[in-house]
Amino acid sequence: MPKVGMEPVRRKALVDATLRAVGDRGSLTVTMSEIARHAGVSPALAHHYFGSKEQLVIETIRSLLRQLRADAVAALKAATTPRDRLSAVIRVNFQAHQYAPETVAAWLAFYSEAQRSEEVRRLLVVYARRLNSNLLSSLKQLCPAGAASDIADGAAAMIDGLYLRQGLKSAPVSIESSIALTEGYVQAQLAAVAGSRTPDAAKQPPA
Amino acid sequence: MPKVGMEPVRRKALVDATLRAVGDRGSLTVTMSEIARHAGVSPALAHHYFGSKEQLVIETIRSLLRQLRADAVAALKAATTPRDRLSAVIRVNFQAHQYAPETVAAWLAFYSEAQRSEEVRRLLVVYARRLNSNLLSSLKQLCPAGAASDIADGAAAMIDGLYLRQGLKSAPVSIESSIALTEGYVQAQLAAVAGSRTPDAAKQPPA
DNA sequence: TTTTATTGATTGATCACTCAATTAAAAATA
DNA sequence: TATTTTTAATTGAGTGATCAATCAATAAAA
Repeated sequence: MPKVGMEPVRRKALVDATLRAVGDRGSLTVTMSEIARHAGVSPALAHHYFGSKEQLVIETIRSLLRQLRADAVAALKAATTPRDRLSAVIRVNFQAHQYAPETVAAWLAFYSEAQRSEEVRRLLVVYARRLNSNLLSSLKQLCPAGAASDIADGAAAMIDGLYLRQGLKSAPVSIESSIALTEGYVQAQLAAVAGSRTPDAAKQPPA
Repeated sequence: MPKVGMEPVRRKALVDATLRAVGDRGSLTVTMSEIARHAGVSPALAHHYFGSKEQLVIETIRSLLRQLRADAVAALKAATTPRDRLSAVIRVNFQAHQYAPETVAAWLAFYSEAQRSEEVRRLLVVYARRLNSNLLSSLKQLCPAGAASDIADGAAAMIDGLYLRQGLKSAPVSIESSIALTEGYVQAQLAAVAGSRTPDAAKQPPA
């Protein structure tokens, strides 16, 4: 059975299996055996390629982050105006595969793990900073820097909060509603800032 | 050593110890031994009074919820106008002991646990509903019901999101900033609603 | 004498992780 | 080409540690 060049295939399968398993159980208490079963290999092989469960989890988070970044880059490329880019950043976070219950559950578990693992915390901080930074770079072209910073903080918090509530599966806020709420926030904040200076500067969000 | 009437004392000590221990470790992987040590009793006694770790955790969440409700009731009693009550609801969630790093870490862990334990999920849903309901009852007196519902959803999400980010300890948003961001949100939303109907209805948030 | 509080010692289960052994492909050698 | 050697992939069968949960025993208050 040993076919050469299996390493990248197995690594990917195991990372995907980890995301699925953690998403299903909704917690990092999944066992290596369970993950390995999802990936169709023995637990020993998972250890062979990743050394430890913690490393496997970290690679899984890295993979999620890569995916999210790729999506963001693609979405930003399609947008032209700052206002469009702002909406694109918001939309990306609520894209179907990011907002799927298992993905949300996995994120939740990772946040909890961040309290114990410094490396996991670092990765989540990277995510948080990137979200802020993406929002901020567009906002700074739409309003003064001070206001832009506040609006970015608020929007980022709202996005994360909508994720959290999605994880509870009780207050079913749809993808569209989540986007609408976040858009409504930035829109009203921009209008408020513009209103206090040049009262006609408020623009409509792109349909 | 056996003094009669210890049960309520021990129960409280163990619940408090659980919150502290979970907050410290930032996860429910704390052992019963650790919790018991925090409470100054043997692990066996914790099992004696609570039967299982899960029950102890559930009682701990209930206790957090009771505390939060009591704070909310007290804050609402002091407020007179709907606008004041709205601000009071917001402020309560960021009160010092609710927003302390260990408390935030504990909430995080509970959210993660909600994916596995139906009972924990139910309790967190109670919290989420109560927050929405508290916001909504004030908002409905300040704007039309439809808008009020959206604003309540948005504010609740923002509050939860600010908690989440507090848990990462990297984007240190102070209590005051968190309150200001949430107030800024409801204020701008109310202004937007009012502006589209009676342009002078927007009010300042209470200082 | 009964009841309540309390614990040390133990048990049984669960896991992450290790390791020696196996298989077959690839590379080197004859 | 045929044969041997090396290397990569893979796993079954452990090992040791950790923990929740149990229970019988003890101590003192009622």
